[in-house]
Amino acid sequence: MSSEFSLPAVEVSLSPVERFEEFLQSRGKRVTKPRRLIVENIFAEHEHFDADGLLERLDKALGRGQVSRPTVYRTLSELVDAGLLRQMSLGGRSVYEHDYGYPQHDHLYCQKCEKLIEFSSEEVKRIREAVAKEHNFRVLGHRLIITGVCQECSRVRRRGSPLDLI
Amino acid sequence: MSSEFSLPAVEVSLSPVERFEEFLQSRGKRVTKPRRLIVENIFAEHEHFDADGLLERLDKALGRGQVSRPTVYRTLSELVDAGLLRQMSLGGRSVYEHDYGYPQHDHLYCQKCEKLIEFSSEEVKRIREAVAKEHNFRVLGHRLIITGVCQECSRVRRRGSPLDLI
DNA sequence: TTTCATGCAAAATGTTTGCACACGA
DNA sequence: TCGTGTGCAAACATTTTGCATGAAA
Repeated sequence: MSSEFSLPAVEVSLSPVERFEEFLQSRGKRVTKPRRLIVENIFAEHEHFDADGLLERLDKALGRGQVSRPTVYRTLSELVDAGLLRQMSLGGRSVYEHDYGYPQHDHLYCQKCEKLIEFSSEEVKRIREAVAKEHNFRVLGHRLIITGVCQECSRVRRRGSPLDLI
Repeated sequence: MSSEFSLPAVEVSLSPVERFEEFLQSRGKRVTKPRRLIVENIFAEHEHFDADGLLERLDKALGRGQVSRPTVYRTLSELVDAGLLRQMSLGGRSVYEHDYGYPQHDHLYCQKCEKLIEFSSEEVKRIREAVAKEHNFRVLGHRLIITGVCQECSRVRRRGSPLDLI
């Protein structure tokens, strides 16, 4: 996996929880149990997830009803504001991934198994700048998703799964 | 506007309506009034739109209740299947654009005015292939959206508009 | 002890579906 | 005629909101 497109680590001095507490304090918001539980759970593992999956994991890890659905949504949006999570729209719903401690990257999206594979390419950044300059556009970010079928799914007999939104 | 990133035209022998009728027939589906009205309306103007906006335009152009909301959704999805429209997920809803008669391209998305600016770059295709090869991924398509603020909106005093989903 | 956060229930949004009737081939 | 398409209303999935209560600071 070490190649032109692999992902280097990023050094961070604070843990995600610490970073989030800093953010909350800087905004006069409170460090509460639900918020802590959510961040801890999210950053225990580096993977993509949605609100529903997160709630499920919380229920399983802590017992049902420890954190409510609205609080999950509210906290996710705070984590995006805080720069801890990146949000993208996939198949009609929001999907989140770690931003804090991980480098900018893009995705291969398998339409069969819905897996997201990360890659990073310097070229994308160059294109971004060139195009933006061309249009006098002030760039804030970008999202590149290459859709198709991953190696594993290519081997398997195709089951009729519907094409998801990109 | 003619530059490395401008969009050349694409030659097509059939009109969108004709192309859609061909598609419908090839699937044993019927050419109905609502379907014709929808395609005609959509291809009367080259711009990005969502289901709601389309319904509104239909209501205005034809009088209320000529085409129902479910039919709009059903027909949009057929047009995507037929390759006449491209669908993308933006700000939590589906946004459509012409695919038939227009070249593959990507977008600059202004977070302030929500405008989509098209551009095309050969480099993106090259990156696509290189990354896919690297991961033994079979590419079916891609979507690149560069977010930021467009020229016009950069000039204007910023009003506090929320960041939309990308 | 004063906010702010939470949970609940309900609402809002965008999209899909079941069904009886209408209509194209 | 036959089978597909349509509109309507209702269901759905996801996300957001109003409000009374609970808990940080």
